[in-house]
Amino acid sequence: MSVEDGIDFAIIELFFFAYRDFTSDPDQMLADYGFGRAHHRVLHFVNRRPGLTVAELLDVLKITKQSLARVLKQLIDTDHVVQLQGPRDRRQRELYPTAKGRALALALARPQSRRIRAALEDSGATERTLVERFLEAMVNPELRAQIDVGSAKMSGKSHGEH
Amino acid sequence: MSVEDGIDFAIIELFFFAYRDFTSDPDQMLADYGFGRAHHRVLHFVNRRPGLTVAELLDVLKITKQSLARVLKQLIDTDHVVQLQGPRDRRQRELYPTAKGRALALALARPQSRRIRAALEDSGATERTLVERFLEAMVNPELRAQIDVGSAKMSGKSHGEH
DNA sequence: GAGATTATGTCAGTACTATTGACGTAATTT
DNA sequence: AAATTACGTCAATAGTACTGACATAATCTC
Repeated sequence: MSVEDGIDFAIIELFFFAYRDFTSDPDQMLADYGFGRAHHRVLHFVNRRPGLTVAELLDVLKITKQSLARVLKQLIDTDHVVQLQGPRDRRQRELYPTAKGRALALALARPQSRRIRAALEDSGATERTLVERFLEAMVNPELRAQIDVGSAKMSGKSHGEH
Repeated sequence: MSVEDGIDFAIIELFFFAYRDFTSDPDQMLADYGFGRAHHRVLHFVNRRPGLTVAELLDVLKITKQSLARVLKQLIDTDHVVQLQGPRDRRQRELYPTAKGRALALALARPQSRRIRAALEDSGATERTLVERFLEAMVNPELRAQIDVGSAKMSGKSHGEH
């Protein structure tokens, strides 16, 4: 059962290898832009949830605002992300990807998506759902609400260029 | 199908959340020792493959020897790992966990294993195998040989105290 | 309206993990 | 004897993260 001392070393190790390789393709591409994995994460979530505020982004990423600052500033300076004053609350900054930002987010996601497709290649919808359910169950329960499982909720925002 | 632009954003995002939370429990415990995630990885593989050489460890972790040096030195200084001169080739250093090292490796793996068990709780052997196969398929093909899938191969080495 | 709170930004210092490049030593191979 | 290998170490740098402190503008509360 690949278990010693009652510990599931097999999946623990597989998870490490799988995640490392999963992030390796975008990591290499990011180097060309002078970006790192942190930029990828920010860009990913801004692209996925256009119009989210800085506070919301911090809550999703679970990092401090000081950590976000550098990365977000670089993404703004390089015209990948724009900030708009919040319509309801003018203290807030809503974050949107630019066309350039969306293109990069897509380019970074492409090899990851390809890898997933290859890993599921002989699998049907059942297997796919099972993997999704497993991954979701690995997330801390109190955070599962943050996850978009189905098609992305575009939050009814404009989604256009800014 | 939770796919936009042909990109599997759902699993990409789930994988990020899942891995982050998966590593969070040992990360917290490691802080008590003044250790980081790098120490966990080294200790894990030394524990899993007792007697592996420094070069083999570098090859598994895919880091440079300079990166390994600090971490390994600390694990040796704190009596979690010992080095033995290679029996065949005296230039080599075989790495073994001490009892203390094995205890820590086990303690760090416990919450991770618990999380996996919980995630698979209503699943049978089929689902487990499927998740294992998915994770393995996510790993770069040329590296799959390094992975111990079944019960750990203890490499025929003593496995005792050193 | 005054004061408290909130959202965001920024400065300073520190820690951890990783890198490249260079050099040294002992052991093995050719 | 010379080249190569396994390992260790020194130095400099980068990327991501942290805590703590302070500033500003906007909103909320009394």
